Amino acid sequence: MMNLTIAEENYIKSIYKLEEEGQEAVSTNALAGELETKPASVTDMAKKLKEKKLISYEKYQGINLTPDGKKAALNIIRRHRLWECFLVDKLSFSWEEVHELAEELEHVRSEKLINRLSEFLGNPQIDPHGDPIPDAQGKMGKPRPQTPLDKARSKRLEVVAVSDKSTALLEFLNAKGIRLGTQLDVIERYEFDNSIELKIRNQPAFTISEQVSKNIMVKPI
Amino acid sequence: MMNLTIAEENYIKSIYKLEEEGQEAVSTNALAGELETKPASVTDMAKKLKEKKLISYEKYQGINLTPDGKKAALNIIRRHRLWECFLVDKLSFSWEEVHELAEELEHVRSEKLINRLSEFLGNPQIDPHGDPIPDAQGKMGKPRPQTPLDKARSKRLEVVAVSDKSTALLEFLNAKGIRLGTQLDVIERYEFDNSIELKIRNQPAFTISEQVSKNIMVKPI
DNA sequence: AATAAAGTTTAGGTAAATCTAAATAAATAA
DNA sequence: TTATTTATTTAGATTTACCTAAACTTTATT
Ligand SMILES: [Mn+2]
Ligand SMILES: [Mn+2]
Ligand SMILES: [Mn+2]
Ligand SMILES: [Mn+2]
Repeated sequence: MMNLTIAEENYIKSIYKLEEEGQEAVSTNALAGELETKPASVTDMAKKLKEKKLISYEKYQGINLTPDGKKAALNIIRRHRLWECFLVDKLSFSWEEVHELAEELEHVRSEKLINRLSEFLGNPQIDPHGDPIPDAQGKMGKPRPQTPLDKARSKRLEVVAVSDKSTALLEFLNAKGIRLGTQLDVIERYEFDNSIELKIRNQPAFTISEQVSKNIMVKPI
Repeated sequence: MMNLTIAEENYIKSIYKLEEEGQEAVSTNALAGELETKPASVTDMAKKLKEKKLISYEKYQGINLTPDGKKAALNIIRRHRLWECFLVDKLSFSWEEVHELAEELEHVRSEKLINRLSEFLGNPQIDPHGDPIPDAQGKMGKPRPQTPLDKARSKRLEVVAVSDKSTALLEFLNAKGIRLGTQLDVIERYEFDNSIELKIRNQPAFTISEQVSKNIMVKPI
């Protein structure tokens, strides 16, 4: 597996993400959106990554990671998530601050560094957003049982992850007192706009929109 | 002070280093040597850095940092040295392994990150090679009194820094048991090749070449 | 001072990663 | 099933950071 440029790593990671989100084949437009770049640039890069055998790609047919590509992706994700853990656990950053920094740190490529970092952190299994961290061999623990809050059936729930890492969402959740491990009572679901009224112990109830609730991953308790 | 590219940061840092080493004006060739690039590339970059007012430069006259350039350099050096401390103090790397990694990590630009890192490390004043770490304002503690071993006159000396950070030298010093704080007795200086015979407590004496001794910085004890 | 050597710059290119605008293909709607 | 809209690709540029080879300055040596 040869060395990738920073741009190539970012593409690989985004392709992985979009495949995870369900896209059979990742479209040029979707990838351009994810990477905040232009479709024409994506086409250029697709040719290069195909050349390097990290993706399969045929004109107009979309993109998929090859096994090598997937391995590369998991490695980058491991680095990203371990740095996020470091920033939160050791440097007291809060969860909405770390994604951008990890976006840079993830590109420092050193097996030894990342394995030492993992050990230093106590080999964490999930990152500050509840996402699982692949191990040194690229194995990622099955995502624990989790449902988006807007689809969850039970009344008592625990927050296990957030699927959107934008500062905007995470700061909103901070303001509402929602973080990993928070226990929620569903008071009411409003059919009209799919908003949900929630209650956290010792706090007044509040209502969140569907846009928010579909990004909060929960498990029943 | 606008944002610099990684290449620009590396140039600025190397110019600073060569100025420190005594070059009145840093020559194109010297800089090319330091950066392992070609003189023609240095000329190109010199024009760009002059444009950005980080260096003063006139054709054929060599390069000097402006006050802004110096400030930028000290900031990069701060990041570099703090990361080296982190790698050695927290991740148990040894001093010959950290320079290259810090060469990458130093380019993650975030005031907050670096200040938190410094705090996490207990605001260290010197890095694993004995070099002083500039503070958040770019102030660097006066280098403690130190002389290259080849010029030192006392018989009993303590190692306070190494001026060459190559793996080759640092591994050699590891092999001889020389590290920061090591106390040395000068047994003999051989005029013929300027080699020096040394003794460390509880170890057999050994001889080092001038090439080595001029890179070991010491103070009398 | 004239010549040779060393150091530096310019000219002209390449490769990566972008972009805009135009062309083409695929999907959708009339 | 044509026509329209949307998605994608190509063509042609741009910027950054390099390079080699040739030209030009500066410096050292006869
Ligand atoms: Mn990234
Ligand atoms: Mn994360
Ligand atoms: Mn560097
Ligand atoms: Mn150092």
